[in-house]
Parts: sequence; C-alpha cells; structure tokens
Amino acid sequence: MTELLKGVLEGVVLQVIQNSQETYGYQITNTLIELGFQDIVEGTVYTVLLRLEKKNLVTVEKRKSTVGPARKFYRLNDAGVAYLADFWRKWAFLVDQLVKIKH
Amino acid sequence: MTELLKGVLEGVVLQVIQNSQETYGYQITNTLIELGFQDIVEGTVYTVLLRLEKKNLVTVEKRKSTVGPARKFYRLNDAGVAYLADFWRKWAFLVDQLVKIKH
DNA sequence: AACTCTTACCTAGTAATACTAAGTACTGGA
DNA sequence: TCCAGTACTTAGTATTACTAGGTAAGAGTT
Repeated sequence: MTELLKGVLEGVVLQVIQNSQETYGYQITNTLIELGFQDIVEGTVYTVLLRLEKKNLVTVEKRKSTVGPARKFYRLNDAGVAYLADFWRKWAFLVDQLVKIKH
Repeated sequence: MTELLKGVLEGVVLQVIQNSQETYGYQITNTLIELGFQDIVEGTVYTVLLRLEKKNLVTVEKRKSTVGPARKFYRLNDAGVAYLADFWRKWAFLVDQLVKIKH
C-alpha cells in the first residue's frame, strides 16, 4: 500500500487542508487515519507539510494552543490551489489509463 | 506524473503481460506508450521486469527473433496472478479513499 | 513537586522506485 | 559499409514514505 501512496500523499494533504480552510499537522494526521489511511504515521505527514512549505504551496501561521504546544496552521495559497487542481487532473488521467489497461 | 506512477507501474506491467498471455519488454514499452503513458522510457520498463523476475512473479523464456536480438518472453505465474489481483484491490481501495477526500 | 497522558512538532537514516543516460548487440536494407 | 529499427542492460540520481526515535507544552493525578 505504501508504495501506491507515493506522489498521492502530497495531493491528499493539500486537499485535506483545503477542505478545512485551515488546519495543522496533528489534526491532518488524525483526519487521514479516520478517512481510512490507517497506517499513516505522524512523521510522514510532517515531512509532507515541510515539503509543501518549501515548495511555497501553503502559508503557515504558528499560534498558541491551550491544550499543548503551539500549532502550525496551514492554508493553501494561490499556487497551492493551482497545484491541487493539477494533481486531480493527473490523478484522473492515471485512473483512466488504468481502467483502459485492465480491460 | 512520474511520482504518481510509483508503485502503479509494477501492477500495470503485470496486467499488460497478462493481457497478452506472453510478451517481451520492447513490446510492453510500446503498448504502454500507445495506451497513453507517453513518457515511459525503455529503461524503466526493463527495471520493472527485472524486479518482477526477482520477486518470482513471472516466468521468463528467451527466444530468438528474425528481426533483431533475442527476446525475453514473460508470463505470469501463480504468484504473479495473485499479486496482480492484490494490486487491483489496493488500487480500488486507494481510489475510494481519494474520492472520499475530494468531497 | 513529580508523574503521566495527550497534544504537537521535528529529524536522521533507510528502502523502494522511476528516470537519466548511457552502452551492447542482432538483423536487414540502402 | 553504414544506418535504422529492434531488443536488452545497468550505473547513478532524485523523490518520497517509513522507521524510530527525540523534544516540548499543558493538564490532571498522586
């Protein structure tokens, strides 16, 4: 399963961020687990987030929390929205190809 | 696109082999290109084939050709068939997850 | 105060995999 | 003879997800 995730996880995390307008790593991890990615580990999500930050697809804002350490809140910026749209286009294309091959 | 292929390509190649009962690397590459994987390069397919061989998912038979060097013909063995079925299960699962996340 | 649990983030190292960019070799035709 | 098409191989690299830790803040318990 893990190899199938390659390249997908980035788009998935971007989509999760977009779905909630604004969210942070710990919450994203839990969301993914709830959605069925049982094996996703915190560390993996954080490396994706750092990558998205480095690629300038998200904005980051650190804010204190009353129940633990400060949270880093992520939002998509314009480049992130475009990147996500492109991800879904590529994904749809891939799904199409695989359907063709299967038959 | 290339990152999205990770993990998928192995299943795709297995399926292409199964579709034609028996085939060889050069032909698989051309089939994939025809099917829309424009950017697939020979070298990539051959490394996948060697991997499938190493994992014991295929049988190999070298036979002479009248139009060039000898061809290595691949067939799925039982393990290959099972592996391919498992690939499609995982793929279906992933597609489901992504549909959920998108909405 | 010391402890534990939950929350929250970070990172060094590793494995898997696809691509780059070559190279080798066989056959047939110009 | 040279070239184009056929056919396979491989060393090196980049990307990416996981392993397996570690750090730290707050709240409640003892």
